[in-house]
Amino acid sequence: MSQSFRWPEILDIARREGKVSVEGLAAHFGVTTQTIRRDLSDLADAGKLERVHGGAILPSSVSNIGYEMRRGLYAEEKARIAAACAAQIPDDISLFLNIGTTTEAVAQNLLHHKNLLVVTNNINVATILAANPNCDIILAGGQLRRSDGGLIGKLTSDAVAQFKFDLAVIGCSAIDAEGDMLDFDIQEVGVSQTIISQSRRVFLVADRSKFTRSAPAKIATLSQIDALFTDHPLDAPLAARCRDWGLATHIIPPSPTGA
Amino acid sequence: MSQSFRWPEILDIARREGKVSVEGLAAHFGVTTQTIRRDLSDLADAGKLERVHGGAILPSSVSNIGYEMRRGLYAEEKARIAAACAAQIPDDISLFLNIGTTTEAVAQNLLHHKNLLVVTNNINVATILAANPNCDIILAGGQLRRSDGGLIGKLTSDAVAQFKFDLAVIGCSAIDAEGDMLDFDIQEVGVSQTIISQSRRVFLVADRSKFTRSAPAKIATLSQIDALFTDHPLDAPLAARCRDWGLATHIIPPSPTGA
DNA sequence: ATAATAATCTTCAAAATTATTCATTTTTGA
DNA sequence: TCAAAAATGAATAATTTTGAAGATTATTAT
Repeated sequence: MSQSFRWPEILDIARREGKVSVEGLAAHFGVTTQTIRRDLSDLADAGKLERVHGGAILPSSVSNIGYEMRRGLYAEEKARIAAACAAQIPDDISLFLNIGTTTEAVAQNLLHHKNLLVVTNNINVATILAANPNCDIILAGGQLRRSDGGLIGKLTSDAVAQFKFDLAVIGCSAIDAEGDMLDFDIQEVGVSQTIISQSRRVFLVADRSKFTRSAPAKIATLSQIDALFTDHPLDAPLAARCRDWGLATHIIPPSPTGA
Repeated sequence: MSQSFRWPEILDIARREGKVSVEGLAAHFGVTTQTIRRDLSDLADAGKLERVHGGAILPSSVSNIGYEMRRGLYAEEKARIAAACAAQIPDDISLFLNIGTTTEAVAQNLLHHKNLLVVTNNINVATILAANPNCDIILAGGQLRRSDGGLIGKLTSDAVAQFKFDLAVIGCSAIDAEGDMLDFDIQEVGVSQTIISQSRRVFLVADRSKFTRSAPAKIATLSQIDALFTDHPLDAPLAARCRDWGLATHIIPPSPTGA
């Protein structure tokens, strides 16, 4: 069982980036793709990585498998929604991003924005945006929710209450037919309500699945929101309500050739 | 077994770079590759290194401590200090861990503790301890410092001030001959002082390099600390002061074969 | 669906690294 | 000083790693 020089560094990169590509590693180490492929199969045999076409990813660990799976659901829709939402976010503002896989995708699309003051209660958003040197990042404190890296509770609400945001981008667990935004966790609801009250404008990002689910706790109604970004047209009654409320609804359909 | 004068330097380079090459070491010491190969075989037999084609890397046990941490010097010393410190931390307490690679190593050693309430201003500590299902994690909010994932500023101090800790484990950038703990960032100093004032007991973890460096801002004196964990005996005058202060100093020397 | 493209697997020769052996030099202890 | 022991360097053979070419498989586009 022989190891290679490259193994530790490959694992380093994989843990940092979440994934590695055969081409990228070959360029990085100055060897051919064959050699990298051999390394990756060895590491995969050793259980350190999981092989995929074109590279490798971190093996799915038991602790965060639920979240990673959820992150994969409607991944393409989320990416489109996030890109459209980020395009509406100007430079030079104070911005809040809350918990949710879609808001994380928005953060990913803000890496080239300039002079942002970003406040978040999502530990993943903070680590994603750390790669953007042109923004200040403030993490609202609070109790860590392992399942998704969210920070919740009174400490979080108190921290959020100390700010006033030009814009907040929020997600929610469900939206019902009356146009109420719902969530599972009562503590997260409190934080979301504080966010809305402290923000001059609020964007809601929600993929289509949110409209067919339900959750017990009410955050707010869509009338309190300025713009909605989703991937599927709303039912006629709800769409009418939104028009009455003056809500700007951005429908970003999935890829035209989609199944 | 007789050890060559090259061994310590080879290990030093290995810890700094994460790896050593036969060719590089041969050029560095002005000996043939054969001689270096013999050195590396001996070091591998002693378990200090792991042999690979063309050189050697740190053994996986050390490199597994934490991928980012390995970049720093004295990784092995930090791991030992952290293990000794964690052994003194009981279950069922409220605990603060602040910024620093050594405190991150302590977090790594707390993964099997039970029923802890851990508060931290270190984003890495939070993600490390998220793997321990038997503890609550609270992240103190604040401005994110990209260089090390630390959270600092007024928001952090305010959050810390809302707690009372059974124990705090802290690090610092430097300790001078008078026994003053020093740091580079004035904002971090404010947080550290709040931590000390809110804690019933305080442990300081500091590898030997901290005693030969300096920094501009004073956090506190060692007299305010309950226990010090380090890897090298203190100079006689400082050791005497610590005795007078009743400070418990735990010296954890590196492995016998290393020094 | 099918074709086109990209990635992977297989095999083999070339290159690099290593182990082994032995002669030479250096160190050590009487 | 000498002789024994250890370390080093050099030469060879054995092993491992690497890159390249072609066949195979997976992915993407039409």
